[in-house]
Formats: sequence, structure tokens, C-alpha cells
Amino acid sequence: MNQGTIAINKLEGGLDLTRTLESGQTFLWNRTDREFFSRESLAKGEWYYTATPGGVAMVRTSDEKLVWKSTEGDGFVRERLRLDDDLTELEDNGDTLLKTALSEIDGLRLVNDPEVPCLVSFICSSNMRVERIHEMQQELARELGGTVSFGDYEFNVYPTASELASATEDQLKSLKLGYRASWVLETASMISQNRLHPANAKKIEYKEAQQYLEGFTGVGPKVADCTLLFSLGFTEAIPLDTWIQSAVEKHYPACDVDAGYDTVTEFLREQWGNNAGYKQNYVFEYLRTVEA
DNA sequence: AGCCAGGCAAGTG
DNA sequence: CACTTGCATGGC
Repeated sequence: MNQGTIAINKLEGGLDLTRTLESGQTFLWNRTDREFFSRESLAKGEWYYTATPGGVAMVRTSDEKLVWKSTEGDGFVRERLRLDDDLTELEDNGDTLLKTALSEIDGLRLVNDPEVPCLVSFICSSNMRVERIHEMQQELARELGGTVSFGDYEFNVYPTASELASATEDQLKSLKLGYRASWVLETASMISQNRLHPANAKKIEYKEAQQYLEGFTGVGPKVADCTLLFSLGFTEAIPLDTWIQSAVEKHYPACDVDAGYDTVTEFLREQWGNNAGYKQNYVFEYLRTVEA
């Protein structure tokens, strides 16, 4: 086990662990003290943790430091939490909603989730509430993944594509995946048979990458954008969900919310400028925790 | 009871 | 191509 500390005041723009991990951008982290989305501070000595085929990590903040333990090195933690991003570079471009979101919320970082778990978890997100999407991923890990001993803890590891593909549809339906069960199975099969892999989308341009991801079953433009933004580093991808759509209706009368996914997201990209997807994350968090 | 939840696929016109 | 409908499940 590797461990260390990272000074939060040396991170440009700081770090709010709760906002970063409980905002709904990732469903692959858990906490040792209580259920997720309580949005309460960690109890003393407790941790946020993630266990995926790529590695295990635990983090908490203490005295302006990020304390971490991992099966991997400190670079793993820095990557997963995007600690090298400079949040002070996120400018508001004079946009009122964005300006408010950026001023109300500090230290929110995009996550960098592993490709396959990210893709699968957002396939599960279709027509589903944030809290339940997270529960579904915990169920998948408990039922289909392995376990790993880590310090005083034993964690369920999120399943690999092969482990997911070897499940039966009835098994997935018993985990309450509903009609998403067949989508997860088909996508997992495509990956484990090396037909497609979400990591392949890293090398190509944004629009092309979005189309590539839509080749997976259960993946449309929104789920593709989530994977591009929360796993593959495309900070221009703007997941257009029900929250952002409502915000467009309320705050951007100039934009016709019924004009279609591509048109609306393109409007927001122009409106918000560089790293529009990163800014979307701030708006999403603002809508859910401040304005709501 | 009925509507909604980080949408998508399949079916029409 | 644009538009409509069905979809499992659970909370309110």
C-alpha cells in the first residue's frame, strides 16, 4: 500500500472533496461512514474510497491536506481527482448563470473515472435518479466484481467488462437494472470481445469521439458526453440532461430548448467558452444544491 | 393514482 | 431526417 499527503493550498483553486465526489458526476466512489449523497462531512477517521480494476484509492481531508492511500502511486490519485487542473482559469465570459455558479462553488473538480466503469454506470443512468444510479453500481460490484483487502477494509471491486458480459440478463434484472440490463450486457460483450473500446475515443476529435461512443448499445449523445467529460478528458463535452435543459429554459430565452441535443449543446459551448463542459459541472452542482 | 428520474432504441411519417 | 412511443423501477 502506498500513502501520502498533498497540500490543498498548493492546488490551484483548492479542493472540495464532498462536492467533487457527491455531485453526481461519478458513481464509482463510496464512503466508509454512511450512504452516499448525504453531502455531510466525513466523520473523523473515515474515508472516501474507490475500487475498480485499475486500482484502489482512499482519500480524506485533514488540516488543509489531502490524505491518500492507494494500491497505485500518488499520480493515480492526482489523475482520478484531476488535482493538476487550475480552477482559477475557469472564466465566466460575462454569463450571469455561470458567473453565479462559479462564485458560489469552490474547489469542485472534474473526476477522471476509468473508461469502462464510467461508460457502464452512465448507461445505467437512463431515466434514473442520481442516488439510485449509485446504488446500482454498488450492487454490480457486490454481485459481479471481486473483492480486495485494503488496510482494515475489504472492498467490492467494480466488475470488468468480461465479468459483466458473463452475467445473465435475469441476474442484472434482479439488481434492479430494469430495461438497462440488456444494454449493459451488450456493451460489456462488445468491449470484452474487442469489438469497440471506449478508450479508443481518446485519440480522436470531440464530435467523432461522441459518435464512436454512440456505437455502444444504450449510449446516445448524453451518455456519450458524460463518458467524454468524466473519463476521457474532453472538457468541451456538455451532457445535456433534464437539469441543464430546465436551466436553458429559465436562463437562456434566446435558445430554443426543443431545437435538439446538438443545437442546444452547441449554443452552450459558445455561451460558456473554453472548457464549457468543466463549467457545465459547476452549473449542474449549483442548480442541484444552491438554486434548487 | 400519476408523474418524474443525469435517455435511448425502435417504430412511424 | 424529425418526431413519437415504450420502457423497469422506486420515490414522492
